[in-house]
Amino acid sequence: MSTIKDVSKISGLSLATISKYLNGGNVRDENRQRIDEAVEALGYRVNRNARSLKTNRTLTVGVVMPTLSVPFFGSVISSLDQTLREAGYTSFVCSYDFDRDLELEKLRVLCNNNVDGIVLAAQHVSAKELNEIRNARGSEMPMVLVDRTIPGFVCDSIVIDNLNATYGAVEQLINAGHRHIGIIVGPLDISTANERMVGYRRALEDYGIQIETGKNAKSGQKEDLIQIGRYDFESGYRQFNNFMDMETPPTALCVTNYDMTMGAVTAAHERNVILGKDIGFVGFDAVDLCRIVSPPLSIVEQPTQLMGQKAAEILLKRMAGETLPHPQVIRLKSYLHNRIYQE
Amino acid sequence: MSTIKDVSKISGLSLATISKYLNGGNVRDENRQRIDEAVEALGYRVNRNARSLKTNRTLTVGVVMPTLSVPFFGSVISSLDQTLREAGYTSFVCSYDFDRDLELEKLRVLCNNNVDGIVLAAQHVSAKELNEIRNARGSEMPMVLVDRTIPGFVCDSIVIDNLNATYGAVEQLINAGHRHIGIIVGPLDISTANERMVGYRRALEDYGIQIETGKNAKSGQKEDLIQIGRYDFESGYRQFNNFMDMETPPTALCVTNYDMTMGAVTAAHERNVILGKDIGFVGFDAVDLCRIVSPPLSIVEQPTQLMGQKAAEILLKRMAGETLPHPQVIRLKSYLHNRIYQE
DNA sequence: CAAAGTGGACGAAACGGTTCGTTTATGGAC
DNA sequence: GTCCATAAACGAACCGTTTCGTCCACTTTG
Repeated sequence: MSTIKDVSKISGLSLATISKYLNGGNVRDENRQRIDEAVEALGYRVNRNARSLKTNRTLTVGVVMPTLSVPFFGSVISSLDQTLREAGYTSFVCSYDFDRDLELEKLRVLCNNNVDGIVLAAQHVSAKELNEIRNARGSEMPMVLVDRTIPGFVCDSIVIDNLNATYGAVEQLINAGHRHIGIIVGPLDISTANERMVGYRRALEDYGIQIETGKNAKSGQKEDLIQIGRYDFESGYRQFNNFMDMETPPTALCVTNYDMTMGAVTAAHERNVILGKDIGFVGFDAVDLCRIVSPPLSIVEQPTQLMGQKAAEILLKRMAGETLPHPQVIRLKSYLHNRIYQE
Repeated sequence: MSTIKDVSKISGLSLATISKYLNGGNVRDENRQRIDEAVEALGYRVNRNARSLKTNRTLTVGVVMPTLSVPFFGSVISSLDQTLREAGYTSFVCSYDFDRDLELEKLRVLCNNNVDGIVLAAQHVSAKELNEIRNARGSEMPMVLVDRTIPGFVCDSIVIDNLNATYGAVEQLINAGHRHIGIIVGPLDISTANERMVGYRRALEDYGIQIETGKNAKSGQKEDLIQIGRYDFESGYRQFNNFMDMETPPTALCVTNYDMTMGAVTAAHERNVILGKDIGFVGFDAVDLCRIVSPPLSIVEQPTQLMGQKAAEILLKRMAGETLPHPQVIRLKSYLHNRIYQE
């Protein structure tokens, strides 16, 4: 592999001059040509490790996500990457597959690999650990949280107005006449899950509806109209069935992420429950899905593109050294595709 | 940020000794303790750039995919990452979003960032360009193609037996009595699309069925029973409608990837065509989906996990310097979920 | 007890760039 | 032709590691 020294030898110019030119500096026309020729002849490419060692910059950002198998994150990543790329940065993506240890490991590895910034959809990691990671290098590593935040961790974040998202969804169900409404939320240690639950609660409160508890017809044990799943397909599937097995099942249901919506829709299908007709329904994220099933479903759509873009923009500012008043929290609005069932 | 020199100063040992210990070498018990203490006290972490500069290794592999928004690739990546991680490597994922320029750029950036190996699902890039990229550094960069191959590019590859996948799918439709069978394939410059088309052709041949051409009822122009889409939702949606608008529409349909299957299912739904009943149908990849719709769909499932794992295994061997007889091509079998419609 | 053998510690030279401070070349003004 | 201002080229130090060859201290052996 040829180095800048080879270029120097062939062109007859000093290292410093070559380096300067390669980094956008001015050289005489004649020399520019000689360098270009030498670079071409050798197939020279700068060694980014060497450069980074000296400059402490890599023009690289790390993106850490809980999974790469759902369109939601794929879409966020796509726009994130685009915005960063336009500014000259490359993004490297890792998934921690919902695993706690992996989440920490990926973050550490990224820091060690000297990325210039990190975008993180956090789940298990604690504020303490994050602070540690953020300050592992001398200076504070620029970091932006997306979608999910960590309580106590002060950091720029781009999130959805989850509270109002479920508030709106539940409100719609109430307006359609429902009074006995169930919700399937995610693990409450994930900020989005918690906020979505609060939105549900508040809507019922505001409309003076008590959150009732039902009783499981099979097991006989009391069960809440708030069911906690794990944000995966099986949770949606199982909890939907739980609801239907209650003594007095809810007349409407709100399901609060992509996979669980898929699971609930599947379960409904298998039980011959027609969503939107036999039972009121609002799902999350599965925008494609709601075109497929009949009648079409009401769905909360999150502005994934915007999320990625905003995250990138803030991160770019931080990496450029701008000192914004610290915790920049951007709360984006979701959009409720409201489809009312009619015979 | 503290360096190995600081550790040396505090512990009173030489750089060489510290480095040796940190890389698994033997030191006296007493010294091991002193180093551990110093490392702990300083919060020292090795600088991977410096290390890589010296060793020419990064323990890192680059993964380049056409998109991160479909479960198929997400699943491949997940198992890929796991296998690599167990061997001490970290994987960084990029998507080129189906874009030609981006595909090249991502590959180049990865090479420049000195990854130790590359896993690529290739689309637009040519054999010539790939060879150039692979040899841009002194030695040949270990590389494994997954899912898609490039004609003329000699390289280890993990692919699906696409030909037999569609062959089997079409065969099933024939056995169910269909003789007028359509197929929606992807862009023919993608190897999988081409192979899947050939499988379709061969099945018809083997059963002595001529590939007929229909005529579009609206436009009046002749149209083939082989429709070429772009592997996206809209293609599936549009081409399905094209088929239905033909003078004599096919009585059965094979749709050859995830997004197009989603599109076709959606279109069918909107036209009130019941797949499996009104028209024979085999889709691809959308395993979740086939549980949701009614009647359940026949679907070709690809062994994504195995694909990722095999790719990782071969890449690991290459990175370890093993010289296998060159083009290792592993062709995995897909699985046909065969669901026959009955009243 | 001397010689040989052994395991660990050490110095110093890389790896491939960037950059600071300095020297050299260019060219315009007088 | 001399002087000075400015622009470009240069040398050398440095970034944080690894590693090779050498050296030292301690055991073992005859």
